[in-house]
Amino acid sequence: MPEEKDTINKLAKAPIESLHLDAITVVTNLYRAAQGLRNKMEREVLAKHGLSWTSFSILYDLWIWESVETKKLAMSAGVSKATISNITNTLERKELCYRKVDNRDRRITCVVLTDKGRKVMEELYPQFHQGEVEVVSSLTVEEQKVISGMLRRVIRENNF
Amino acid sequence: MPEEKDTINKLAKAPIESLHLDAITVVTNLYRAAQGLRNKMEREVLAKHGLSWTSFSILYDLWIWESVETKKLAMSAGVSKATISNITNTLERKELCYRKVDNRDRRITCVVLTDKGRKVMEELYPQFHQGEVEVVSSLTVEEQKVISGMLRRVIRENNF
DNA sequence: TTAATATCGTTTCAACGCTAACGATTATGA
DNA sequence: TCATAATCGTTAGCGTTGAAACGATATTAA
Repeated sequence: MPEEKDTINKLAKAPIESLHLDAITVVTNLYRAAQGLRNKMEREVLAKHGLSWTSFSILYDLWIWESVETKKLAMSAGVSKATISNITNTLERKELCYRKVDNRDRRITCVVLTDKGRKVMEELYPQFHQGEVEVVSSLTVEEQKVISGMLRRVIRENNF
Repeated sequence: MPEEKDTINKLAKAPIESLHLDAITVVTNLYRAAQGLRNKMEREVLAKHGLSWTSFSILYDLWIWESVETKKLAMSAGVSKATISNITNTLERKELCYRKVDNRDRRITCVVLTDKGRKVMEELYPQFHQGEVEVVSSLTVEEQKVISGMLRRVIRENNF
């Protein structure tokens, strides 16, 4: 990313009172770290099963909760329900999950993990976790607690 | 996201020595914050011009550097060169930038901002910056410096 | 010089991801 | 009851995304 100083010059013509350079730096580094994290995981762990980050996060939810409504999957993954519908189709094609219509409210569709899906998770999760550890290994455990606390506040305050 | 305790139960059958719960929390919160950040910006600022986060980050680079090689755009945005090629097509269609083949090395293509593209940036950047400020407003400036420092170390250590 | 190699950007193809529109189902209220 | 509204998941249409294959250009080595 360019230097903040360059941005200041460009803003001569833009109607802005003042630049909050620290906010810019947080946002820039936050997104870059997350992007790198996702790319690393997809390349080093998930690619061998042709799974995207979002696909994996859905499988993870199903692994933990057994059966999850489409809408809750969307909220958990932070994507639209249309995306969940598409990804569920892909995962169904791979026989990693299946749909199940709710009997009480037939508008609701639940997604359920198959045995094959469970096996994939039991193979993949330890490797995924190893990647998580590696990514944050430059931070002490104490620092990890601090950064998690701050991120959690950002998430909460913005309803993310 | 589910509780860490649930994950521990699931891992009974998985060959893993120990769970680093703090690492899990960092990664989970990091990605969720970034995801929420992107969604918020695309919805509240970029949608009115039909721009994605990546499109905007490319326009930003062009705004600062006037002319940038395709490869450098890919590295800066953290996406593949194929993606840059596609997005450049879209931006060209909107007349926000144009391609320019390098004379010295005709394999290299530079992308250049148009006047129209510059006007869009001068309108959009202040609003984007306002969003940045809002997103991190729950952190003090001192905390912003701390979290940026930690994120920067993560980025550096992983070559993100 | 010429052949082999490397680098660059684009294309191809499949999947991801959004908004908006839609059909089906349920809830509400006159 | 029956019409209206609200909610759910899917579909349509378009742009984004990456791996791999490709063509064009430049570099290297013999």
